[in-house]
Amino acid sequence: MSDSDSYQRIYTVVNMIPKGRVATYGQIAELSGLPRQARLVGYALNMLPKGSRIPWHRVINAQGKISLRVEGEGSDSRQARLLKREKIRFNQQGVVDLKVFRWQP
DNA sequence: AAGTTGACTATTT
DNA sequence: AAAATAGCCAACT
Repeated sequence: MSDSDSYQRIYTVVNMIPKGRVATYGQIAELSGLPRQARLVGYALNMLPKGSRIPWHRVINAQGKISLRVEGEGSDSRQARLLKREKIRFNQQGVVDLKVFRWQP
């Protein structure tokens, strides 16, 4: 298999995340057959085109926080808005409760 | 071609 | 609890 197949698998797995749920990079990596390669997942999402239908916003880090740096505002990011739209709740620290919202296949 | 960087995570200070 | 360390690998310089 070629290297780009791994990326394709990552996209497929991300696409499977149900609405209202989130997954961590490590989780996606493992489900994609790439254990221990969470960074590649982030990297794959980073190269994603703007109009992509991949729900990249449902992927967050293992701490339940958003990995992208703030886009200019001090208290909100694009991803946070999208997640709120999906009924995902943040706690006071801006952290998602993974025990509740983590996607469990 | 070799070194740096980054949408990560688990472990150790 | 927060910060540093180590492991991982593709893209970029």
